[in-house]
Amino acid sequence: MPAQVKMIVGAMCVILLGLLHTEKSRMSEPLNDPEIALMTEIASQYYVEGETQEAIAKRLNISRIKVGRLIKKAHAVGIVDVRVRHHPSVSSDLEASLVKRFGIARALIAPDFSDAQSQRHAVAGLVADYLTRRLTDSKIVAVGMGRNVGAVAENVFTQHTCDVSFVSAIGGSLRAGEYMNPDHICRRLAAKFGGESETLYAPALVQDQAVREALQENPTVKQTLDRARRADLALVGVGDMSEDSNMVRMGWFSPQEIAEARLAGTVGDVMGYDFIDIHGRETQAAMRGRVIGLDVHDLRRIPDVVAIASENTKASGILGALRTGVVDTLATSTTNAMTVLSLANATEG
Amino acid sequence: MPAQVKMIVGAMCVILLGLLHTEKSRMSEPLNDPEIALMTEIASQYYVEGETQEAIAKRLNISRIKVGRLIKKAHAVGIVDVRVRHHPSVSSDLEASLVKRFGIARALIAPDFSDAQSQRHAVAGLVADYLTRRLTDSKIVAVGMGRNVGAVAENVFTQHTCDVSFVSAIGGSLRAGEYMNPDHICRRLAAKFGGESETLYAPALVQDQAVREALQENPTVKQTLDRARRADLALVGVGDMSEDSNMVRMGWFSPQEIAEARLAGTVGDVMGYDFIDIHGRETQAAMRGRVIGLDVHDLRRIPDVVAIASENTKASGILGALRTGVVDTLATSTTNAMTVLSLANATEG
DNA sequence: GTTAATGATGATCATATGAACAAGTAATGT
DNA sequence: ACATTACTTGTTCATATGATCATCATTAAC
Repeated sequence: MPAQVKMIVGAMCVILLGLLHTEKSRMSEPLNDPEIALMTEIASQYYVEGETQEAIAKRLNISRIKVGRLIKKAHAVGIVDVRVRHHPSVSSDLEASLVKRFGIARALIAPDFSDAQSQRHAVAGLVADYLTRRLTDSKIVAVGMGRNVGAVAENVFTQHTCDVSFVSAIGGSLRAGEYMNPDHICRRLAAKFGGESETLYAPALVQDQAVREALQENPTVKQTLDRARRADLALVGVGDMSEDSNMVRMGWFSPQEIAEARLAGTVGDVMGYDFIDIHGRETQAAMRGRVIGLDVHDLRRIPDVVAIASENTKASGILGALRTGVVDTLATSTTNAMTVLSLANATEG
Repeated sequence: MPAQVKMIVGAMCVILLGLLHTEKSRMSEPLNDPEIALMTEIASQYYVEGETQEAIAKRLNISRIKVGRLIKKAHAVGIVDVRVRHHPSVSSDLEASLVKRFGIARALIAPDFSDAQSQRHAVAGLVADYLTRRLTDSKIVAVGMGRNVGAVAENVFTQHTCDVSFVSAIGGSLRAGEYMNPDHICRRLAAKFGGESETLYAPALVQDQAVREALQENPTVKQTLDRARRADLALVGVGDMSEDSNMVRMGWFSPQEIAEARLAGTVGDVMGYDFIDIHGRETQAAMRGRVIGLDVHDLRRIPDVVAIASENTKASGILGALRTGVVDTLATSTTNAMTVLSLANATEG
């Protein structure tokens, strides 16, 4: 191993330690059984029976304020789940159009929201439900990065635990933080579904191709990547080329570079880095050969690639992603779905 | 057909019309798409984002009170679900004891509640979850009557619809009302799970054995009963012999008769009518041969009979039911489970 | 033992929310 | 056309609830 690469790998270790360090912040608390029972009883009376906190407090001989606090805690530990789902009988024809037009396996379409955050949760909720009924023991799920993928874990509501492996499909980035880094998403998913998670111990982006090759030969990295390649299902985000895109927030691109890429015909990215134009063709990009993670070629061999895109800036990116042929399941909003369909007609050929 | 039986069957028709009549009260409202979208958006912002109703109202330019009403309506139509579930790591050893002691397939144990209503919901919630992960397309579920079975439908939270047939396993009773009659329970279950429901067009209890035989030969009745006999899973309640038991409320027994039956060693009933003593043996009862529905013999051939009993007056009834050998899955409370285990030791032999 | 620190508890108050009522509006029957 | 009914919308007010702060207990550190 050349000395230069050695040094760089040394630097990587510091980054990895940084990543590992953030883990401990979300430890599971001890929580004794009687308190759980109390919270369950209170929550049940409050939410299911519709009792007032005061009445519950009186019955159980505790202060009203304590009842309120226990209800709050019940939320925090997951005893109480409030879920907003979408009335059936919505947007099923739109889903059928997308399936037919792009030859994908299925589409999950959430209703429109005026608020971006709500929109993300709505789309993520659909994906979470899809996972709930799709996952069974010993399946492997490859997990990408980004806000949209991260939101999926927050919207999982199932009691049925099964033994699924969630494997990071791309390395980490300090800028992404707990919410968007694939290893943290994996951990949250595993906590909800009951399986195990596997971190890809590598940075998402490295300096040059030499470092990438060195890392890919590393047994730890190689093993996780190979595991991810054998996944039954992959969760990937679709990125856009706006000035506040994920790429810019990650520090991987300056706003100027994004603008240049956009002018050169790039409309979006898949999994956080595979750049594509509106016809689904890969475009040249400064990150080429420097990313540690699954590429389009790997994704194509995964039986069910779920592409998630909630923001309405992403219509052209979604179209490009669909045309690459890697997407099996598309999860997005009603507006995006309609825009993509009309865009597709406009840019035919 | 003898003239006497004919007359009685004529009377039945009036009863059936009465049963049918109650159906229309719970019609599904029309609900236009934009309102659904609005409710979904509002509910999402309120519950998922934690926004205040006032803030949402301001953003969407509608009155605060309207936001409140739409949230309420979102609850009513099922866009918002609040579920209280039980923290994992509770009562699993108790379940194992029951399985081992009585040779049943599994037990579902809910934590204790001081309030009977909450207790029922907790137990029903476990059964609902069990159904959610057990039911698949083209399965048949035989459905009994009673509050405990009825509460199951209220606690189903799933988006995944599948094609299940819910078949009434016993006739109806006017006194039972919408909540407890098997056909209504079937309909509610089918609405939640997405399958179809089938009513047993007969009263639960008839005057004498002759009428019963006449009805059982009726093709409509026979077909439904045969369908129920082929069920993959059955939901049955376990009744107790207290003075305000289901039997009394149904008007099938006077409190005196119940007291006599109790003195004679009857500890409970299965499915609303098969009377048993604490050793699981059938006891003589005034209803013998007059009930239209599956009997213990039929239940024994159903692969998964789920017995549901939440009230803590039912411990001895549960023990009797377990000892009949028809139960495959027992759903009850922690206290009941413990009582049943100690009772079993006390009445061994 | 003393002291700081952390966490739990309860009182007070501002705010969020739902219920009851009133006014307006559309649909329906006469 | 008019009255009637059913239904929706907004106002007012009582109540339910969460935030803030002070107090108290418990633990940890010295």
